[in-house]
Amino acid sequence: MTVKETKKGKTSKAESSSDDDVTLSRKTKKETKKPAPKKEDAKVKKEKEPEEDTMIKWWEEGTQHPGGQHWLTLEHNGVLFPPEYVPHGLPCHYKMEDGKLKEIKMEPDEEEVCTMFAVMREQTRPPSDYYINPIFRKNFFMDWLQILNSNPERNMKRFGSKQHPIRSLEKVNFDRIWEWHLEQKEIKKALTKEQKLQIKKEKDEAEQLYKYCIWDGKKQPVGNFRIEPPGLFRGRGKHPLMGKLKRRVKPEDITINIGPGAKVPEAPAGHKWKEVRTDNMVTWLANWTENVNGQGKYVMLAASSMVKGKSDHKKFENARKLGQMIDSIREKYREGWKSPDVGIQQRSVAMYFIDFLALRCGHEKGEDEAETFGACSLKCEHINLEEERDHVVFDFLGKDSIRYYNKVKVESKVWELLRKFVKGKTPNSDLFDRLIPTHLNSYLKELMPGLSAKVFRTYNASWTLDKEFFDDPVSDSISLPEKLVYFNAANTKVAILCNHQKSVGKGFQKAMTVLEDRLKMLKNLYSRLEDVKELSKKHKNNWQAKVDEQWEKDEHEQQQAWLEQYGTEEEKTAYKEKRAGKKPSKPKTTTATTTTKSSSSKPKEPEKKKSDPKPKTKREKKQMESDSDSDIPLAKKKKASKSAKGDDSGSDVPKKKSKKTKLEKRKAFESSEEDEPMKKKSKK
DNA sequence: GAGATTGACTCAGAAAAGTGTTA
DNA sequence: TTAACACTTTTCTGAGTCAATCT
Repeated sequence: MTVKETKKGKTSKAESSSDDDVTLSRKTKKETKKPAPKKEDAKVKKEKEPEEDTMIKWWEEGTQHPGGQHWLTLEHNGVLFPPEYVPHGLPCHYKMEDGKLKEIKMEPDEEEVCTMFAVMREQTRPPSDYYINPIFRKNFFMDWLQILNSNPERNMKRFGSKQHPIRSLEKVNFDRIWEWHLEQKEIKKALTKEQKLQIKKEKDEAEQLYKYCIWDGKKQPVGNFRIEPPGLFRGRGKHPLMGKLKRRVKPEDITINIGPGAKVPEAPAGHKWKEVRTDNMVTWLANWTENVNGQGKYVMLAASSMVKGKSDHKKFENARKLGQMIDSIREKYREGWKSPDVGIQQRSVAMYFIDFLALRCGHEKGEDEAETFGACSLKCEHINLEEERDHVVFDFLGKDSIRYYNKVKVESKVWELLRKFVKGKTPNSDLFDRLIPTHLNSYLKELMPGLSAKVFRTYNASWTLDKEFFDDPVSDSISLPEKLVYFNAANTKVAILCNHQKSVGKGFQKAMTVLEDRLKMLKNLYSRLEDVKELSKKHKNNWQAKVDEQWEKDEHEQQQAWLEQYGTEEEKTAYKEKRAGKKPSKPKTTTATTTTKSSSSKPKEPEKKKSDPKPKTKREKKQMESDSDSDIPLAKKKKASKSAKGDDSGSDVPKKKSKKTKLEKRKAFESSEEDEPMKKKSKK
């Protein structure tokens, strides 16, 4: 089998993102969109401008520069810096030895870093549960503390001691800053449409200068021309450096790469670039070294640019070439299993994994990186041969600390070799102790020029998608949504092969609860309607009265049960009073919708009497109905945090409220979601 | 029935984390 | 063999959009 033939010629955006099936699906969605509405038109128009410039048929041109040079002329306007920090001037509070809360005013440098952390309070769920993550907290605090103690004289003046009074993160209360953050969000949210448009317009205008460059005389879109703003490093998985301060990048950190004779972009007033160079052997326009991992960051062209298109094109051509040779390559690694050389055996089994399971190559990782693995770096503990013969269970963390768990049937010889490789080794030993990625890639180059481990992934992802389309061709007669379903199904196969996963969103659990509740409620309603049906059959003459009576009885029983378990005294009284003068409600199917909306299968709360203080807004009303730390709207959270202010523990870590709130009642009713680890779901 | 509100969904861009080559 | 460098791959995040629902 070969990589899809249609890939010849213009590489579509979808294809150009390698084995990235996500991009592939996005492309389809775009293509299958209905005739664009007004706003879409504007969007299309907006995008058209650069597209015209990039619609050069570079794949038909032989514009390859000699000696691996990427360009001959290059002009650009440099990079866009994030705005300077604007201090809010709010203090934090610190629980002193005597238990009293001391207000700590901060200098802008201290406040900026403090605020980075303080505003993360709501991010207490996977995958962004940084705020409560001990590693994150420790790293943040170490870096913050360094700033707090960076100026002993300043501290002496302010606190009468060279050392800053803040010594422990657990004793710091960030409530004021958190409230300010919520207010800012509300203010932003409350902006009118016009104001929002104006802000966007101004932003676009400021960016215009940096969006394009002139590459060999052609206008090309630049990708990440914005310099990454300072923040706390959000390492994934168990990254040991998560929470560390990512410093503000200054012009003095940046190297500009520009064509000979081109106008060098001016550094911001009062600053200068680290270096200005002309290097056409690389494609980046600017670079700097990020302080947390010490890695280089590059400003490069956008994915839609000519140079990236060419690169993608080359990649898929490579995969296609592999498709033509795959049989002989597979034969070679199978022969390798029989080699007397353990090194060759290991290499051949690793190749089998890379090909058969689409595993990544797996380079060695440093101590300051999250422990993740790939084919070459697998440890003995990552495979389990205890299962039935020829079956292997893989269980390890791959790129981005995404778990790879797979029980597969492998070829007998592979199973035997694996048993041999693990024999006498500790669980933490390298499975392939005689193999390093460089050697593997060198060998692959011998088999086919341009072949490396990752080409297998591109090839197999393409092949899988191709096979899906080939085995079950899409019918012309099906509708557009059906075509989308068809495509997504094929795409899912690729996602599974490549172990592409996405953590569930914040609202997933809540949405599921709502759906489950709705289902429960509908089932309950259905069963009651069945009863009514029976009743009406039984009492043919006075069925209406009987049905009313039965319905009222059911409603009352359910209401009573709910009040008994969760209701307050006021609610019980209100219900009693209401019932005293109430007529039986009729069984109406619309009741279902109303109850559903309140996202509960439980009986409705007693209706508010006319004299009851009515919530003015929907938000207020909702707040009365439910009050969840995780899903409450911001305004409610603000109130929640205000109430938490009285907590003299000093710590700002969200805690369960002492008073039993409706949320807790509801949580008691539903299953708790906080303690349950968030499951990952397949991307599609 | 109109306007407001809400929440789900989509998408693009940001940025982290890989791979592979070279000195 | 290793580290640096350059580039790709992949996930996360926030803004915008739209439809359902509420007032």
